[in-house]
Amino acid sequence: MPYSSEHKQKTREKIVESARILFNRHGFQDVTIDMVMQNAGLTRGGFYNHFKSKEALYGAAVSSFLMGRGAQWRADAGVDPTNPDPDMARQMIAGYLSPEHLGDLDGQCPMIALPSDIARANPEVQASYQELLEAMVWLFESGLEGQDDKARQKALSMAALCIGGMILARTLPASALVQEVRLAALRTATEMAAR
Amino acid sequence: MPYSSEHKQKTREKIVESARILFNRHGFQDVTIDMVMQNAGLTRGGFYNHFKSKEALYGAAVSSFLMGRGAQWRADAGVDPTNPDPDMARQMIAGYLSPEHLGDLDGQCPMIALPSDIARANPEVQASYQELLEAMVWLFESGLEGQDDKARQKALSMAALCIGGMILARTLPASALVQEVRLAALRTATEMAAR
DNA sequence: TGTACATCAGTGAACGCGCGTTCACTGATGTAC
DNA sequence: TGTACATCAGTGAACGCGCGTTCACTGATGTAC
Repeated sequence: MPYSSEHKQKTREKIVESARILFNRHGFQDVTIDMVMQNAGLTRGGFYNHFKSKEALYGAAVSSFLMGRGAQWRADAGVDPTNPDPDMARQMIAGYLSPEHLGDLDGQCPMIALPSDIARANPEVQASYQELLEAMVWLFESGLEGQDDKARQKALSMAALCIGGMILARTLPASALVQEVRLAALRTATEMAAR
Repeated sequence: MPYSSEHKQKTREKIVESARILFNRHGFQDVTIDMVMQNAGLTRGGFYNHFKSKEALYGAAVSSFLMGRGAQWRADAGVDPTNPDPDMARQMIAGYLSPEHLGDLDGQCPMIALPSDIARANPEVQASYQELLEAMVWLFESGLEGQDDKARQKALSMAALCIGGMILARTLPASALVQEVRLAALRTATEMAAR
């Protein structure tokens, strides 16, 4: 068989990476197959050697974030389950709600960039989204000691606060309110991680 | 001039109402002019007697929610500014994070239904979004007594928590986690309103 | 009051562009001998 | 080792559908006389 066995795999990864960035910036629908392939240094027709349809790309793109930063979250959460480390959660919050993350249209978390796109996508895409959320919640929960029910409620609320705050900041028109929302969420979430 | 002067206005409102519901359910892009007009009991061609383009509908649809429930929030927030009423905020939170609101695909708040759509829309649409958010924040802030900076941070965080929690619940695939997230946000937000 | 007229909201056929998808072809690369 | 061959990843032109938008027309209704 011509082309080494990993050659196709590599190309596929280039396509997914290209798609992830473009989707983050423009949403699923405004990105054309042509844009994805061109951005990956390929041409339109080859796309269907790798994917059955455009929709099949959505899940792959969300998963690709999951394999990167999402995997890191899970790793951090599992560091030492018997010894909760609130600092881990605090660092993660600081990064997630940082001005850098807010400005990083290409690399941002898809839960911020694509909420309604994913809500309307097929269940496989939503399953990737759920895994990503769970990774975040695990990290938060692992940083909180004790009384299970309360800790779980708190961890889920912290996730909603971080993601919600960033979505608001991203959606508002440019004005002082953008940073005000981001900062309020950052402070409140940090307080919740400490207590 | 034929047709009473309010006749056109009424028709326009029918179109906007039809659009608001369809947008909430399907997002901006998946809704066609034909769907909007048919749902309003009209035919395709007439649309351009009322709007310059499809995009011009987006802002009108978001504003129409603002005129309804958003106006109610603002009215509630202004009831008696010298006498903060945490109960008002608590009721609003209970309604916003209720299972009914979560299931109300047609009537739900556009901040939940359309976050990424609005983030990619033109600044007028985003301005309507900002007004809506401010109405909610005012209501929360008016229910909290005192120390301005902290109250403001708390009100903004409560809004991020409510909206974020509902977006997560809406985006997750069907599973127990949906209600778990909603309930966690509901409890935490209620606690924040009380203290 | 009744009739002719003017206006313009609403109709529905048609246009044309964009984009997802298909397809016949090319050419790079691994394998057989 | 070198050459012919087979495979299949990648190319780019073409197809066709859907949808935003346009346009010539219709007909309901207010106004003028």
